[in-house]
Amino acid sequence: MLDIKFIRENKDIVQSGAKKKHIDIDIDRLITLDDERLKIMKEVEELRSEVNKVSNNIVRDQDPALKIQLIEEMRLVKEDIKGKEEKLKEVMIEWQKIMVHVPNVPDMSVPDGASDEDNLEIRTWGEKPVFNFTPKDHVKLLEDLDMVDFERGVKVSGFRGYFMKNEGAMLFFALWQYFLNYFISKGYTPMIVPSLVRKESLIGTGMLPQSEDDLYKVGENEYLAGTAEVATMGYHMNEILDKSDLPKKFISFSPCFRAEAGKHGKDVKGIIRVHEFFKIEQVILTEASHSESVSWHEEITAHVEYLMQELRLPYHVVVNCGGDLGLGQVKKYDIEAWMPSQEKYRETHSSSYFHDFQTRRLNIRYRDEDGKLRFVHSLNNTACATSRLPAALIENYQQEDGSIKIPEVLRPYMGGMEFIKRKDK
RNA sequence: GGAGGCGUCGCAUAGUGGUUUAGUGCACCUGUCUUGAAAACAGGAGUAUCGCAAGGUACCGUGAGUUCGAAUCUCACCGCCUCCGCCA
Repeated sequence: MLDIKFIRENKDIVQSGAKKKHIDIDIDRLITLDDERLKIMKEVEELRSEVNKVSNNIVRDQDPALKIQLIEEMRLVKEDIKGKEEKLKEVMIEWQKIMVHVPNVPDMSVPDGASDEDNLEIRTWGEKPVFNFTPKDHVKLLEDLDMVDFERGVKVSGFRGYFMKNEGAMLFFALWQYFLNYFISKGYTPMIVPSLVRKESLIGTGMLPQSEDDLYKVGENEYLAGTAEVATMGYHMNEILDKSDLPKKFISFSPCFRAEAGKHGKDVKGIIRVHEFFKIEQVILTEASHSESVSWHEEITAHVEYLMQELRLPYHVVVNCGGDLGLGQVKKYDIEAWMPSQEKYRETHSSSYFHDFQTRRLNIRYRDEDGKLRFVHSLNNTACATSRLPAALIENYQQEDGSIKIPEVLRPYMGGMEFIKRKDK
């Protein structure tokens, strides 16, 4: 949510920002509605003021005839108020509807473009592996080494269902533990957060109303969140934080659910695109300053790059174009790991900042040095998405004999194991 | 699943239709006094929104409603507590 005052004062910036994001929104219509809102509100408040005054007089005045007359007069004023309130309600419905769709303004440095194809590569790291044999894809690797069971996954869970098993399951646990330990050592607060969340946090993070189709709805007001960001951001909803407690750095674990509606043809095999996976997510709340946001954005991105480097996983970083930004995002980097079987980079991490777009909706504030209440700034980045990260990992680490080498840094979490090998039956 | 109770300004409490613009205590801030502090005394202090301002309006868990007037009455929802049942 943007501040309506900001929108009024920066109409052109907001309108052209929306255009850059390829979002169709009529700011002029919004401002016309807002004029109407202010006008009716003023009228209603003046009438109410009169009613309040006269009501006090009714008590004090002892003359019964006058009392009856005043009550009758107020009855009429009340009718007037009611009519105006009806009208205000109508205006507010449309006003709200447009307001929740007004996108945050993208940063100057965000490139133009319509989709992920227009994202710009800003750096690459690592040597892409060269195989002197035909590399398998992660599906074949997992199946051959009995690390996954897709057939029973579908039997039990439905389309895109899967069981991780044996070293497949162990690899997930190892990654979680390794990533978690790193972030804890950097002062992050580890949390296990709900996946089952109410509407407020989803609206607050900007997932609703536009992405309803991507979510599983499980009750009147409850949904399954697609990321731990939702509950983590909801954690401080409607709170006033101490400035001395900022920045808040969370490293949150949760199961994640994605309906993936309309994507039936994409990535049908394997664990790249699934309905249910697990994610460790970085969430930062910091004071309301653009430069703070920018420097934290670089930092949460750097953490992940460091870990990818420790895992010796080739990757590149792209800056997302306007059309590939979410409603609330000011700027986003995707970190994409090299997938040998597809001979391209695939997104494993997504790092973005929002300024106060989310916290205005969630009402998360702090008191600055002048005693003024301000909305904090929020950022988030994936730390470790299992299943995408292990999929990239095993493809890059596969050996000619069909085994998978385990990255050195993960071995302590895999009982010292060096290779995942086919079991003799 | 059933029955009952509760939700008031940071905390604790008062308030069951009209001098309540919500009282009091603790905590907080500013003075006075003091070498300094404590104590005492005096004063102040919430949030949102409209307005250049004076000031207005709204906010007693949330949302609707009754009324000239609602913290107070009605309905729905959310949350907490107690007991019973169920499960472990």
